[in-house]
This record gives sequence, structure tokens and C-alpha cells, in this order.
Amino acid sequence: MQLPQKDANTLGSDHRRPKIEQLHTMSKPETRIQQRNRAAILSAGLEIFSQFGLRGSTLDQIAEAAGLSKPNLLYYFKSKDAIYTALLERLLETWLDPLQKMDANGDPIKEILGYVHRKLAMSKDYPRESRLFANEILQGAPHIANHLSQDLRQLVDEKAVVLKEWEAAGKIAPIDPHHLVFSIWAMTQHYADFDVQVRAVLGDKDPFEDAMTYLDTLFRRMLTPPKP
Amino acid sequence: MQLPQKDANTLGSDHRRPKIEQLHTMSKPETRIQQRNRAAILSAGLEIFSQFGLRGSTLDQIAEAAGLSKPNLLYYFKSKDAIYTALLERLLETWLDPLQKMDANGDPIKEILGYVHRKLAMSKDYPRESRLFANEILQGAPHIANHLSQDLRQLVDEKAVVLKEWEAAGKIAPIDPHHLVFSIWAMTQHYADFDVQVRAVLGDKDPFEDAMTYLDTLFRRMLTPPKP
DNA sequence: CCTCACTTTGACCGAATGGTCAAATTAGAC
DNA sequence: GTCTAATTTGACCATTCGGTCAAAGTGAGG
Repeated sequence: MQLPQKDANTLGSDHRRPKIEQLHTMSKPETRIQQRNRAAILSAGLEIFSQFGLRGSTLDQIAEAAGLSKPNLLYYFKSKDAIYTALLERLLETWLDPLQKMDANGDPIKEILGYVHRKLAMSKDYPRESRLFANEILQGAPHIANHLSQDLRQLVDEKAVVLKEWEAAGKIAPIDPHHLVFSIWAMTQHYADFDVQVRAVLGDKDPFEDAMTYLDTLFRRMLTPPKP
Repeated sequence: MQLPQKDANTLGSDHRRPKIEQLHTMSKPETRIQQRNRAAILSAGLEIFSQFGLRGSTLDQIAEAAGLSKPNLLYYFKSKDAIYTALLERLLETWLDPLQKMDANGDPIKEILGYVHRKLAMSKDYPRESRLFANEILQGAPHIANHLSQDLRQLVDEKAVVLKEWEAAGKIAPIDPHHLVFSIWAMTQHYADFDVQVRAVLGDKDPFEDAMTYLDTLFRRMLTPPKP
């Protein structure tokens, strides 16, 4: 239920940098203790922030969940906001990944359905991450607004071109590619973000299997080109 | 941008009652001042809560938005939570309405598309209400959990039966009715709840017209029964 | 075992926040 | 106008919260 941690040997990805700077050292690699405690804090932060949002969460809650004292938290991250921001940054890479993997050279319908499948799997396996993200967007995305209009927009525009090419080649029925992407996001994330509601309506039966079947059918019917 | 206020003459709907009880009087009708100030507080509360959530909003913010002093707020609502709860209750009626209106005796595809249309219109016209609701669900629906598993579940189950009948009569292609409803919720509310993201990707062009076209196409293709 | 940098924490602080209250002001019935 | 109940508010309180700091503790290399 954890996002796959980046290998510690990976060269300083942009999200670890600020944490290091904020320690008293600048260049030394992380000690075992640092790794353990940073990981514990991020994990605890994810748990708490995804439940209560940024303002709704307290350092004491996070500290307790991480098994550390509050001043000790602030030894590793310089503020509550820093923990939240670090989480969001780590999350963003992971979030774009499934769409990035959609291959322009693959079979169109298979590629799109593959994306839907990966995205639904993320809702199932990383619901806390999904809710953290949803919360941030709901509040107007104050911490990642620029990321959305840069990286995200560019990626979606790229894929929209691919979708339009598939359409022009008669491989998929005509659609608005941007709204296609929105609908995939909406329906897959719904099962993580609105989990309580879904389960309230369905009873306790696990929704994800039927959801996948449903989404598969939906996109097949919508995208299969009309017979000539 | 306001939910249609219930007529003041309507006999005490369940959502006005608690406010009255909390005043010093028990049975007298609301004075003009009460009506004005309650409305101002609820309107301000909607504005603030939908932006910052329950814990993220402060009484001072709401008081300022309502043009009242903080103690005066608490003269009309006995706590911050009471304002929030009153808003949620008022919202719930409105939220179920579009689904309720789906007519078992109408033309199936037209009825379903009509529901989609009404729901999308609500996202466009009442985005604050949508976000307030989304926020509540995201946090685990602590204030309305029981409403979800009672009223909402019952309503959806009823409509699921209707959808299955339509399917049996060959009027729509076979689908899982519950997930059909979920997908309508997800895709329509997405345009209110994830508005920032949608606009970041699309630029400032208004999303709703294209969204309606897209959703219309999507559901038509998915629901139109295969030719015999 | 000593040392020194790294780590941890108890005590504390100022600001923000939800809420109270008694006193002042105002609206409306007569 | 007068009286009463409804309304409004400034001052205040207790608690929570994010964050600081100096001091204490600890681990690892020599």
C-alpha cells in the first residue's frame, strides 16, 4: 500500500534535494536513520493528509502516526507544508506514469484499455494517494497549479494528437480526445475518491472487479469504429 | 449561483427545524431578520466551506463573508459544525433530485441522457455545492454516512431495477446499472470538482459545452442496443 | 573509551481559533 | 413614546497548533 520507493542509489531526484538541504549537511548521502525516519514521516503524512487534508491534519497526528516526537518531525522536514509538498511531488511522477505508457505504436483500443486498467489499478492499490491528489485539486491546486498547466497539459496534448491520429486512421471512432482523457480520470479515480459512497450503495462487495468489467465494456463500445 | 431556496411557506422541512429549536423561540415563524441572516450565513458558509473544507474554514472567514460578527453567527447557528451540517442537509435533497426525475415510463436512452444533462448542468451551475459534497465524501462522509447507505442506496437500487427492465426489453444494451450510475456521477461531477485541472489542460475555453457533446456521444454509443 | 556529529526531546511561545457572556442596541407591538 | 423581546457586539477565555530552542542522548569511527 506504499508507492514504490525510489531506489536510494538513484541520483538525487528533484524531490529529495530539498530535504537534504534542510538538514545540517549538504552533500553527504542519507544515513540509515534518515532514510528510515523520512520514509516513516512521508508514510504517516500520506495516511493523515489523505484523510484530513492539509489544514485538517496536525503535526501531532503525523508525529504519532510516524512514531516520532513533533520536534523530531521538524528536524527532518522544516514545516508541515514541507511534508505535504514532498508527498505531492513524489506523487506527481507516479500519477502521470500510466498515461505516459500509452504507446502510439500499439493497438489503439488495446492501448486505451490498458491505460484505463492501469489507472483503475492505481485507485485500488493507492487510494490514499488518489485522495491526497483529489483534495489538492478540490482546494484549487494551490501547490501544483503550475505543474498542471505545464507538464500535465503538455502530456495530455501529446496524447491527444496520438488519439486523433488513431481516429484519422479509422482505428477508433471519432471522439474529443481531451474529454476522453477526462472521462478516464473521472471514472477510475471515482472508485478511490468516492469509495465510501460506492460502498454505501453497493454494500460491502468489492467494487473493483465489476468496475473493470464495466469500464472495459464502456470504452469498447464507445471506441470501436462503426462498421464500414 | 444559489440553490433555489425553498419557499418560506413550505411546511417545516426537516432542515429548518433544528435552526428554529436553537433559537430562543420554539414555534414562531422566522422574522425577516432571521431569514435574511440565516440565508447570508448559509451562503457565506457554502462559499467558504466549499473552498477550504470543514476544518480548513474559520468562523471569522464565514462571519466576514456573511457581513456579520462572529458572536452573531453563533446566535443563529450554535456551532461551526451546525452551519456545515445545515448546508449538507439542504444540499442532499437537491442532489438526489435529478436522478429521481428519471422516468421509468419515458424513452430509456432519452431518460438516461436527460439525467446526464441535468447532472452536468448542476456541476456547471452549482460548483460550490458539488465541491462541498465531494469534500465530505473524500473525508469519509462522517456527517452523512448513514444517509448514503439509506436514502441514496435505496434510490439507486430502485433506478437499477428500472435500468434492468429497459435492458430486458431490449431498449438499451446490457450494462451493470450501478456502475452506470457511478460513471454518470463521476464524469459529470468531475467538471465541477476538478475544474482547475480541466481548465489547466484545456486552457480557458469553457469546458461544459464540449463536455455535454462528449458525454452525449459516449452514452449513446454505449447504450444503443446492438442491431438485431 | 572518547569524541564529535547526528539525533531526540521536554519545555515553551505566540498566533489562531471555536466559543461564551454580559452589556448595549434595535425592532416592533401597543 | 414605552416596553419587551430580539439582535448585536466588544471583551474575553481555553484550547489547539505550528514552530523554536537549548539541552540531553546516542552511534560510529578512531
